[in-house]
Amino acid sequence: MNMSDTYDPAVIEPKWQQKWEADQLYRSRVDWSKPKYYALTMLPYPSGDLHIGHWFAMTPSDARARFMRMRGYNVLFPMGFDAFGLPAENAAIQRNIHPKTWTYANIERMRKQLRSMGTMFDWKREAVSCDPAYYHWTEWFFIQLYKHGLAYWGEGLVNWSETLQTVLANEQVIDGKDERTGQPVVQKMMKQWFFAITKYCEELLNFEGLDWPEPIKLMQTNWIGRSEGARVVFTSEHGDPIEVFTTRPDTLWGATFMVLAPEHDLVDKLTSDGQREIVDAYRAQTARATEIERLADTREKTGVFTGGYAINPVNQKRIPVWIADYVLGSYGTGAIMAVPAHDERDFEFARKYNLAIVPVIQPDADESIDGSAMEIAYVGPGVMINSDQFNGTPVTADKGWANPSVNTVAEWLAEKGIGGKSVNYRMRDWLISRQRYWGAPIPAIHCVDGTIEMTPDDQLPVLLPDDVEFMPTGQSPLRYHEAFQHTTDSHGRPARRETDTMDTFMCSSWYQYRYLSPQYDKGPFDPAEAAYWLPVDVYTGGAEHATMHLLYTRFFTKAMRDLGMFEETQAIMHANGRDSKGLFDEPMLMLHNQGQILGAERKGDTIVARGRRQGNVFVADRIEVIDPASVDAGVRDDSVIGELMKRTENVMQVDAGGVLVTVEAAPDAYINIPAIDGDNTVNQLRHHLEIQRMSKSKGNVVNPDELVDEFGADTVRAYLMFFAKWEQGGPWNYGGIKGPQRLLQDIWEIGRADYQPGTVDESISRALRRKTHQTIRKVTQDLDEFSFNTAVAAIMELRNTILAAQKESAVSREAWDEAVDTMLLLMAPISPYITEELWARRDRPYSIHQQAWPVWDEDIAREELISLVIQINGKTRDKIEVSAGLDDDALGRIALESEKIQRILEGKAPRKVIVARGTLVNIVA
RNA sequence: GCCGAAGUGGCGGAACAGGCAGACGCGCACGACUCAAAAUCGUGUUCCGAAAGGAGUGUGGGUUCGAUUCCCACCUUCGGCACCA
Repeated sequence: MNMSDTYDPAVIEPKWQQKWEADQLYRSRVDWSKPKYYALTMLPYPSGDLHIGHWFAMTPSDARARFMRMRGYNVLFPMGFDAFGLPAENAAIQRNIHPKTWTYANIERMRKQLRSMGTMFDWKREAVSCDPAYYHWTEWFFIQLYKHGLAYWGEGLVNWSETLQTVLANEQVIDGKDERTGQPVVQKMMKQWFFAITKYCEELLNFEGLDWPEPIKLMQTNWIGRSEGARVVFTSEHGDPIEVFTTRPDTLWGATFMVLAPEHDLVDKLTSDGQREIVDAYRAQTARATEIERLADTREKTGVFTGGYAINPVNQKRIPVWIADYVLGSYGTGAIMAVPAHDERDFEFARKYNLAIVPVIQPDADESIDGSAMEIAYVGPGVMINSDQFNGTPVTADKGWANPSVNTVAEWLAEKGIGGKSVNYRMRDWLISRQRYWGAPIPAIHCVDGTIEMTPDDQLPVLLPDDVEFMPTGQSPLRYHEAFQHTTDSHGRPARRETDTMDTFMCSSWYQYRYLSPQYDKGPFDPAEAAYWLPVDVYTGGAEHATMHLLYTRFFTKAMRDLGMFEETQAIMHANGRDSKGLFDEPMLMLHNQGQILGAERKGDTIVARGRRQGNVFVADRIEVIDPASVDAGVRDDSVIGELMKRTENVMQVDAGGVLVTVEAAPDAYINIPAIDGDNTVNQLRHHLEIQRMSKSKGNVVNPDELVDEFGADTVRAYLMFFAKWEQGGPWNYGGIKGPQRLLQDIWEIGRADYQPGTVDESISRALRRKTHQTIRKVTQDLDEFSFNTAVAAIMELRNTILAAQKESAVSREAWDEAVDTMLLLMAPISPYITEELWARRDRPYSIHQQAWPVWDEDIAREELISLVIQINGKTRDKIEVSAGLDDDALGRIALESEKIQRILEGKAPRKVIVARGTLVNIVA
């Protein structure tokens, strides 16, 4: 053996990283002679540092991509940055760094960290969404969508801060207040840009051909929220039509009042003079309603009578019209018919305001219900009553038109010309306007006459100006950047450029296409690349993007298809003999979600605080950290003892034996933490951490760089794949890393061992070969289905077998070499550096990552002996080694001959003997 | 409240076309090596029991020769939605 022979990842990892880079080992090039595989993992936001969660998401995805490559696919596995967004702007305001500087510095740092991971990313295909070369096409897409009626300028509700005079993102609003200033936030209507994603509702509900997790499909289905029902046109006393949507047209005869959303257009006209004052007051109050009020659990329904009436078109009854904020202006028509007898919300409202309740469905024909005596609305099945010619029509529990009563009435409404079948969706159009600087500019121009024009293609991209100044108010600097706003329209008239920028979900809706050709300047992507690589074969990422990103990107692809953006791509596919049918309906064919790594639970320090009680707080002038075992927690007159649960500056919550006590450290308090030398401060006291998401503010982020320094990337990768089920994730714990660390250590020793066979025993050689081939089968199947933890476990088993064989020296050289080479090949996707190093040391051809994946031989993998399990009444009583492949009769005979079994049976004849799977006999006694 | 996922040793987790529960690993215990420690190696490790044996996959019931796996009811945790007419 040569050179330094201890396993030193700090030496071999950079060495191979450089060699692979120099050899362009991971360049993916179009090659029509090979099958392609586009593996994609969600791109990160460049927040500054990669945390362990990124590693958990990316390294198993990388292992799977490497595995596919060894199986003969031409694999594309790109990486980039979702680089626009709010944190960059916050950094600008708080630390006076330009968002661009901040973002690119972070990207630079993260690139280095990503490289240390040992991933097969093709860096020539890196895309950064805040590069003008990228957002040029984001803008171009916007114009295309606009031209085809899929983007429009309309009214939308925003979070508006009166104090800051700016719009806030949902995540900046906590409990109805601005997270930074604590000032209240109101809902306000503003002109905004939207994408008409709702035009695709129906198609987005169809998941045919998608290998996606069921829960994700279900979440999207619920999010879209399709409901079948009917439109019905009521008429106001003035003769104005008031259209409503209802899922229960069969309850029309029970509509005893109507409710409009406070912002409904007809409210003014309907309101009588006598009611005007309270209606106006109610509308003003609703407009002021903050998130806090809208989300309060105890919300009781409120509303006021307009003084106006409407006519129910099915029975000409005159019914009062109310307004109430439980009716949403943004869903359906913003107006409902209220059927208190059969709708819980209407029932609650009717009881509160003493409105009539008329039942029109009863559970069965004989059992009548009395409206005035009802205690809850009846929403179950039954038959229609009080409904003229429809009396007796059965009502089932089915939803929508599948319910005969709903279907019959809806069809009748259409015949009568007062309504008809209708479908409504919960999902709204996608609001993409952001009143922010750090985003892709919306390339619209507002003309003096109020019309809107798009920036001509040859003037794209509309560049974000660099010379901007950030006001502490949070208002977008584009709003007061004269040079940016000032432009001319197509008639040469002065015009104003749109200052809103696009939602960053827009950038990530099409990044999978930009990766194909990030430098391409004739379009968003190069059709020659797209024809080969599209669509994405597997997409991996967090399930938290189930309803936003994953719906948006599906919409985007469908819109691109309908706008003809794939036509050239399709032509090239055909020229290369590839059938393009259905390839542009969905962006990603297969989806796999990994779970989240959560912060580990941590005990807080146990402290003794001495001082005195002042009102509700305990003021301490002396705080010491002590051993929890040494004292009893509790509260005394002059001291509080317990675990530190929470701390904000010098105010602490202490769990004093089940009672939470607020302890405030006096300004000059003496702090003593024995574990930390020198003078101590309150800031050094450790508080309790729950198991929860990692975040910088909670102080529970695990930095992978330190782990890599200590163990090497290979071990960290193997551990991340081994430590939890990938789909599930879990609380981070670093103790178990010893297992994979020993595995790599053993692989190192085995890989460079100079094996000398002693007396070769054929059956022992065969046993090793059997294990080798069984492991190939197991690891292949596991990696195929993303079961990384069991794949690593199988390799550990093979390692155990090899170590045992090495000790005995009884296996042939051929069997040894096959086992060792196989182990390295199987391990290569998981730990790429160490396997490459050992492969080279064993004089195998470079590179291990370009070798063919091993194939198992069923004959070699087959067991020669099996352990026959013998049960009596389902209870295992004996196990016997028998040769494999015996028929059921023989197995049954062997089982009955067993001494143990005979003893238990005591000569009694078994009632029945069942042989299962050739490995188990159950005797029914 | 509604929808979804999941409950298995001290811990992470294996095994589900119904067929040996606890693979693999961590930890722990004992032993070897060492002046000692770390590392390493060996043995053991679901619980009760000295053993024979018994109990055991969140709880209670059911189907079955046989249930962690299927069915019913309930409890707990996590995720999503939450006046959607």
